[in-house]
Amino acid sequence: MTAVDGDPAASETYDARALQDKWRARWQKETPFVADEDPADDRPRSFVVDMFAYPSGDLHMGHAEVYAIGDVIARYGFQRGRNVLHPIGWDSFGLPAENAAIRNGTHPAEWTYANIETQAESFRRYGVSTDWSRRLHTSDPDYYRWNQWLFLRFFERGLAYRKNGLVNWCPKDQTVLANEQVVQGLCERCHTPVVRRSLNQWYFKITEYAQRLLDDMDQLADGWPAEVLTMQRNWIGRSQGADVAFGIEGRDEPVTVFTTRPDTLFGATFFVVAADAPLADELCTPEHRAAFDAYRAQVAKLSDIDRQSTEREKTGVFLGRHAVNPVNGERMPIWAADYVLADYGHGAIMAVPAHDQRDLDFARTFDLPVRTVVDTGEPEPAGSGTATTGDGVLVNSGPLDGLGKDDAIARIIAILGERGTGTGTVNYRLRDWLISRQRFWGTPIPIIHCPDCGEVPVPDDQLPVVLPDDLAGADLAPKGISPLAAAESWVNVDCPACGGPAKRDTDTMDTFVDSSWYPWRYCSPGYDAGPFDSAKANKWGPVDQYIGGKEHAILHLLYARFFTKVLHDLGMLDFTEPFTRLLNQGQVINGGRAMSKSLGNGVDLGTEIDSYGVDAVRLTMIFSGPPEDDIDWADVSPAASLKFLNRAFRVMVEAGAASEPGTDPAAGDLALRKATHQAIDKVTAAVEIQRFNVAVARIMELVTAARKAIDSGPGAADPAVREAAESVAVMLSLVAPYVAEEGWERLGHTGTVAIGNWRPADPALLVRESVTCVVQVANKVRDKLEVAPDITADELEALALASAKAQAHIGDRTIRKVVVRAPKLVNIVVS
RNA sequence: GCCCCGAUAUCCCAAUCGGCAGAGGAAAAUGACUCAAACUCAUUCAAGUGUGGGUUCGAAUCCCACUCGGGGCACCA
Repeated sequence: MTAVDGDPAASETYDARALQDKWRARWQKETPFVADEDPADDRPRSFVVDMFAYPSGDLHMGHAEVYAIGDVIARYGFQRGRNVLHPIGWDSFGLPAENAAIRNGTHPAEWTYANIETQAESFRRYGVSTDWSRRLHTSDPDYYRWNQWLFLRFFERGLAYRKNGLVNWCPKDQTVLANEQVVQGLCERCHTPVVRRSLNQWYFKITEYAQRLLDDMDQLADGWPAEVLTMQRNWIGRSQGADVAFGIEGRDEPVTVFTTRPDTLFGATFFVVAADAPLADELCTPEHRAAFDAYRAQVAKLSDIDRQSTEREKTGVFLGRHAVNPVNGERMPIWAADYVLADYGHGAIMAVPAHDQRDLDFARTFDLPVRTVVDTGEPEPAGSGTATTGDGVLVNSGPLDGLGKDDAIARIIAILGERGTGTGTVNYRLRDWLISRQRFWGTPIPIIHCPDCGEVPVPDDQLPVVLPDDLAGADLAPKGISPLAAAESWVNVDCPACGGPAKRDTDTMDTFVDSSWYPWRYCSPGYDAGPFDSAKANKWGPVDQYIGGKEHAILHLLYARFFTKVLHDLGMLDFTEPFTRLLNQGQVINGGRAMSKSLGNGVDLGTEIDSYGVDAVRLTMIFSGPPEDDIDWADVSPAASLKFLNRAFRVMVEAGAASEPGTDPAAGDLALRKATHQAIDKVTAAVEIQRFNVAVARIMELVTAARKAIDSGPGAADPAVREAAESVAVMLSLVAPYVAEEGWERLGHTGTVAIGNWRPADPALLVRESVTCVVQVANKVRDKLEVAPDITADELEALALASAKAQAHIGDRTIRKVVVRAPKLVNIVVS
């Protein structure tokens, strides 16, 4: 620049903290971001939800990233004049609060609500366009009451039920876990190896929805990351096959197994039952009892990680009994082994060692016969040790001989069907969702256990079942049963059915129940006739854009999808999928790893904000790259962001000082006007496809163009400079709301810049009078022509061939072909 | 072991349909301002797109194989 001498505005830098205080107070007073519930409001609606926060301490860099990204999307909606619902809430039940309470000798509510206030304060400072009137906390009785209400609706439909079985138990947290919460044999939360226990627990019957969860992914193909859909598909794990009933010697009832390869039935040479299934116990003959009991005890001691290791040698014991192959009457020894899972299929398998690697490994360990029934052209599995699992020609299989795999499967299913010993069927890897937790800080399960009446639901009008408030500190220490069991006055109640003495269920619900339906609560906060007002939920829902981390690819997102379908079936929601579009933001990493307290590589958000201001931190998050990418804090520079914001600010200040709002830009400098409209066009396109980093780059270009126009062009008073500066304020408001508001005010405007100010680019200013056309000869650029954008291919070809430079390179070679891509390129192909 | 994603300048990242590899930023260098430094401003700088093939008039972009990095799944019969 060459700072304009004597003009104080020219070198003015903004005071981030002062702007934050000033505009925050104003937004709080004027609440510009409240969604409009007026039925007459027919603007297009936009429902933008950021995954709600868990209140552990203050907001950190990870939060800063999600909310910066979510806010760009929400604010873009506001700018485009949509009726935006952008709410906030806290996922405030859960273990960390309880552990803190045990440590500090307090009630979990103290820690929870103190942290929520801290986060809410930071959140307000962060300048997110939030509708605060809809704020919710899942630990409020007003909220969890509806978890209980929904539980009872599930219970009535048989979708909530209690069963005894082997469950995942975390020895550290002293509670059971759902399948989804066990990651590679470790507790998802504390990474302790999970063990199995036999307990009577509550489940939600998500398996009943397995097929719909799979099918409805078609609706999500455009709006969800493919990766997440793949993970869910794998998790649900549909497999198609057949159930086949095997007679058991010395037992009246046959045992059914599931197989995906019924075509290999003639190759079954032995039979395996899951060692930990009751069936194994039952089938074991007295002579083999001792060996079996010893084996079963050994299996019970194994952790999940050990048990699931594929490196492990196969183990098992013979049970002394035989099964009978329904197609050829062959006797097959029955073994118990731990490579067969008790809770998948029927807990028993027919072993076909030639065509299943696990069975082959087992057969080789225990010297059991291997019979090839599908000739794939590969070496014999018995000798090679490698099972052949591909397609081939059936052999040694009676009526199936000569058929291919698919035909053989169809044929054998037909045969089994005629005999009544088998049928085609589908199995899923997905298990029912175990929701009981033996912990305090969650939603009490609204069931009363009566010695006479059994499981009796708490009547709706007695909800909520509120947590007792006299348990705190050491009372909550994990002891393997729920701390609630110790609250005698709370536990002992009259049975709602018979009036006799009864006891409350003392478990609480998995907190993923809380987060499975919260978006709908946002639509009608405070509603007291149900969890939400269906009319409102149907008006706003489904969520147009959901923003959150990939760590919930299966857990939360699968549960929320399941809940939405159940709510649909209950007639409470019109739609069947909760989130139309999903954006998984990356992580903020430092030193190669995700920032975390335990690793000590965290960068404190508050410190960064104190140093550079909210706008610069937000801009840093957005500008670092595409939103899905991780941000390595070593690669980014909030200082550089601040530098740019100051440049932008000065442009707005100088334009504001030099002209009045409402100046007609038509009289302004044409080159700058074109740059402005080009920028608007490009920024709009980039925001639409969620390339926010590119949008910022385009705003930077516009600021540079405006700077040049002021310094060495038509000057600050030119109407085009005002138009550019105003556009900067509007577009920048998505990312840096404080500077944008202040700039807008300095440009002479009253009222917020954030709402309804996005003007489309003027098409007349986007057209170019000429474009550069490259003329290639044999793929090398030899000339450039300035041509009209609407030039025809023929005209352009003629021009290119007439080019002296091109002709010089063509020389005496023959022109074989001329490729014309009007108006940008002509390639003259010569021999 | 299987599946998915990625690799562009010193670094972070751009590049409609396959059409001049570079928009933006960082770092660096030079200059202006300054007693000086910082700030600010201006200018400059660099890669032929991980490797090897293929398709094409033309490939960062499409296809195949490989290398490296990241992620997911992994006894589910």
